[in-house]
Amino acid sequence: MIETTELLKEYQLKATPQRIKIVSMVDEHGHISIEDLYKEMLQEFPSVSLATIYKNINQMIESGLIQEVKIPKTKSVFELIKEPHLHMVCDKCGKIEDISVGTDKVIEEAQRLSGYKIKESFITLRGTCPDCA
Amino acid sequence: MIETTELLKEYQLKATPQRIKIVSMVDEHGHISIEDLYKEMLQEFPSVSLATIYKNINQMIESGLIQEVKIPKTKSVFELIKEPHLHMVCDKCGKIEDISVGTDKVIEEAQRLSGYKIKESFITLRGTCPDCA
DNA sequence: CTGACTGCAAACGTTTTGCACGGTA
DNA sequence: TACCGTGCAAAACGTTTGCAGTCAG
Repeated sequence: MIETTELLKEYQLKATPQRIKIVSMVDEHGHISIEDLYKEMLQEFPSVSLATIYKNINQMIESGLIQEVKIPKTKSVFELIKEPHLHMVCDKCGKIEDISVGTDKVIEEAQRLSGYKIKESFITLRGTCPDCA
Repeated sequence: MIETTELLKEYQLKATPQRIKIVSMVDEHGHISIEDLYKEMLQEFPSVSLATIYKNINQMIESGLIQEVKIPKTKSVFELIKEPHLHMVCDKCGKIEDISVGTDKVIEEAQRLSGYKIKESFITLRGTCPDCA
């Protein structure tokens, strides 16, 4: 709770109750869609507006606190920006997990083949999770 | 240059002039957005409708002829489905290139760490292309 | 010839905007 | 207190749908 408030301040965002709730929900869920954010938010703030959610999400993206994750064939979700990681998506239950895997070899190879100077990588893997297998 | 008419028939799609144009534009551009597709299409078919483009793109996706590529911070583009490959996006000029890089090591490692049975991978790398460097 | 495709217009869902009020620093 | 953020309503988008006329097979 105090942690979330600090986090918002670090990113120069006023710590309003709505923002605190948004950030802690993104943190707790790991990945969350606008729709789910709104639904869950309504329980605590029955008159919260979707406009407020969109405005805040966009501000948080601009400040570099969160980012949008675009996943093939599904709606976008948002996550806190942290260490680089990959996304694993379960094709049965739809759950999304982060994992850390070394990708240097692939990136070096891509750099060599393409001549690009690579700065960022976005990797999503789709398959079946252990629970659904 | 591909045999667009043949390709459409292979995927059980009637070869209308509009569809032929759509497929050849996707092929020529490699990656193209709905908006660009529509703009360029208007030159040859001044009364083409956006609805026609959407309907056809969706049908082509269902038939497995093309797929949507979602790229962070930009609008989606569409491409013909072919060999697995990665996408390189230039952060200066925005151009998108395909490259083939072995990703087995990363996928194996991800599989081992997560316990997922991985079926597909989507990789986008962002950096500066040789022309813009 | 017949079902599928096109273009138009309307409907829809999602995201953004403008404004008056209310709350944070 | 001075802003900035919120909620509401309306507007702006992007995409989908229904329908009547047209065309590919």
